[in-house]
Amino acid sequence: MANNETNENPAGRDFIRAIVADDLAHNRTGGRVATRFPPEPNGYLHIGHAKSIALNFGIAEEFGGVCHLRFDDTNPETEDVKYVEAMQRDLRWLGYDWGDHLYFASDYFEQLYDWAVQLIKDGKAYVDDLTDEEIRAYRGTVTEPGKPSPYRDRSVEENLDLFARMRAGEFEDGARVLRARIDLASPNMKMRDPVMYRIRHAHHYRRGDEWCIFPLYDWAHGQSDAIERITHSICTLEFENNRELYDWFLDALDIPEPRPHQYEFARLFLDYTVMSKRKMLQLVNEGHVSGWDDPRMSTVAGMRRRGYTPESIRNFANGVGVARVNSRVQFELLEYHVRSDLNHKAPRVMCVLRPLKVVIENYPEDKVEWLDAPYWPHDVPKEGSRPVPFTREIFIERDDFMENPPRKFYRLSPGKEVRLRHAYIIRCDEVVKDKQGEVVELRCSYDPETKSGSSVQRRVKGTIHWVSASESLPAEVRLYDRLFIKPNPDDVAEGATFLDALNPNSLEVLTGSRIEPSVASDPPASRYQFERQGYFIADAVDSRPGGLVFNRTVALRDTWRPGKPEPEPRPKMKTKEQGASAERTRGTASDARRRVREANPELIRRYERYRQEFGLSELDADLLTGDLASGDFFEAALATHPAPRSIANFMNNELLGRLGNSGFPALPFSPAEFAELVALVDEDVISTNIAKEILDEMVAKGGRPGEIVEQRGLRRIDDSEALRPIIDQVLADNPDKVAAYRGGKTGLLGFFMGQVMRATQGKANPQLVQQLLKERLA
RNA sequence: UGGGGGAUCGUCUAACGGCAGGACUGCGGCCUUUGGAGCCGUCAAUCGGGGUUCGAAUCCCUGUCCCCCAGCCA
Repeated sequence: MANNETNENPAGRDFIRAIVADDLAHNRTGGRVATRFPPEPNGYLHIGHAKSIALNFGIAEEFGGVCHLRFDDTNPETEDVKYVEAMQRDLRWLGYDWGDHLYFASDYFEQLYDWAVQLIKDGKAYVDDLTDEEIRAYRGTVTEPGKPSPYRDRSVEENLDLFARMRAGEFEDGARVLRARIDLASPNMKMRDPVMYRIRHAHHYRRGDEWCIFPLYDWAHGQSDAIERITHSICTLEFENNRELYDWFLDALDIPEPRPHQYEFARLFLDYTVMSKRKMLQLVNEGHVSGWDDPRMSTVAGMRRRGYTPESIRNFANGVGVARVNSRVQFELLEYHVRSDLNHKAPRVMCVLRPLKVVIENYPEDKVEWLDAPYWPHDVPKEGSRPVPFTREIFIERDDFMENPPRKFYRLSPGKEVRLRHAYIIRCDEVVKDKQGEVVELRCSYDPETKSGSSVQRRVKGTIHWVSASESLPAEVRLYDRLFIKPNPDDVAEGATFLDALNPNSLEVLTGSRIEPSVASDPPASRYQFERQGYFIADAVDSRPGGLVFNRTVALRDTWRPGKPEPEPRPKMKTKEQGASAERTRGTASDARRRVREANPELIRRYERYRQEFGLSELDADLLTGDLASGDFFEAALATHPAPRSIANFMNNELLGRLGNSGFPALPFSPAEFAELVALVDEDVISTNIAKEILDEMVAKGGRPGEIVEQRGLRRIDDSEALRPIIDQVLADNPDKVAAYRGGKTGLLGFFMGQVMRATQGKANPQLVQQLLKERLA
């Protein structure tokens, strides 16, 4: 289900799709869905982008909408057309199509400028002469409000004049900026008069020298969305604070609904990789990797060169899940998707990475036997085979021979037999060593009766791959491992950087490998499985006929672990035990209530009275006396239904959570009506669950509980005779569950309860139902 | 310390207030001319403490921890 591009119900996949489906159902977007993928062309696309791409393009496709590709190119100093081209190439390779919807924020500069002028005229933007340091200082800190710039109250005329001259190029870089006039004291730093335009006398890769003022992200992005009539502007969590500003600009420009709305999700982090373009650029520039397309890079270009397929990346991106929790995905999940896609795409061939010579002494000297070897294993439903030459001298993998093998070593060792894949069973008769005592050659004999596919049923436990010594081709093989040694490369000691976490062994180059000759004339970038080794791809840049070079895409899963019986204990690193340590005084809600109460004798009086006279718990009394409004509502309700503990209970546990920002006074019903609802529960007229349902309705549109009960027939069902047939029906419908319950799975009682309650629309007396259920199930 | 978010198996992610499920990983078995694949099985979680409710991962209170915001980057 997770890795499934052909979804069943998109709305159920994640919270963003649920929002889109809901917006469509309520016609909030005029029936349209338009998303966008908005990269800044200052680097290469990476696996993190892939998640966003899959989300935005996926939503568009699933809901019959469109997804725009928009280059967010508002910063001339870092952007380049080469990145624009690379990004489009990578996007297409991944299999995404934006049709005609290719856009550039830099195409909107005129409109953005006109809108800025409009804001100035409305008194909502001004030119500021402060330096960047001064602006920073004036902005305040997260705990202290900022203060207005001395230029904040310039006249509209002066602002207009200055802004026009900014555009005309009269001022130096950084001399002036245009800022939105919002609120220097806002608790949201993003709202403290954000900068909209800066002066940069820089060459823009698309607009040339036409502009010397450039809009900043917050000013450009939402407005670009509005211009393109984007319905759902999906970005990552770190832009949460920007949403208020996003909406402020749209409001200030009077852009009516349906208009774009921003939603945030958690960006992807992958173990053993870095995900920032800045850090990737550093890896490239400082030569830690060979380029943006180094197969160790988690760029799309790197993964392509590594041999990953577009499908595997898409499946992974769709499989990681979209939520609002910061998370870090394990590398194994990516590798799983790569292997599972390649399994049925990569033909099997044999390549010996680290050769060891084997002479088959009872095989004729000059004979070359061409064996027919299927490209696909029995469980991949594909046809095709190639001829593989068998000769007296062959190479096998050094790892496949051990002079003193441990138990369960199903390969070759002195006196032991092994099957050569697609060929014969051989026995190791003699081990030849050099002066240093290193094994340099094996003398073996083969059993001519055991040719692969023949009817002879002699079986040996192990099968190894091999190539002919004389007929095989030399090859260079590059083995890649993770680029970093730490799951989170940024998690390094004080003073260290992610570069200190670089894996010195992330690349191993094997120059003496030998591969079977069938691959000689395959097209560039062909993928294979080298049997028993892994998936490989002919390197698109360096491999050529006569000079074959292969990159290891991913190794095969290997469950054989010699001499390692104990799996590593799993790290248990939850901070279960949180010290009940320091009693810091923080601005918590309970403190706030206490402070308010202590400053108001009336509230103290109430608190005491609620405790003494009404017998309320400390908690209930506290909650009702943190302000005047709560107690007022409480006491007014008491006048109708003098049951303080019930009222307090329902107020604190049910009403509180349903209260909007404006509190009790804004409720569309009176304390008396609320009291009436509580009384209905106390008098056993309705069940508590029904009361909550009614409360939902009252909060939404007011109404008298008594009338709602009668109109909708919500009285509690206390009649056993009425309940019994319903219970019996539920039990009859679920014989397996009944058996399981009787077998000891008593947790199922909740299931039966739920079924019965649903069948009665929540009206049944739950205690009664439970009692009857237990009787029936006994 | 202000504001905005968040916390479910080792990891990622589900669950109208009603059986805590799935995937990856691990472990075990079956199968196998790849120690691959496949199949079967299995270990494994609701951050802590109170409360409401017949019933709480979910609602209320409270504590703890984590992330984001003080670029003229995006």
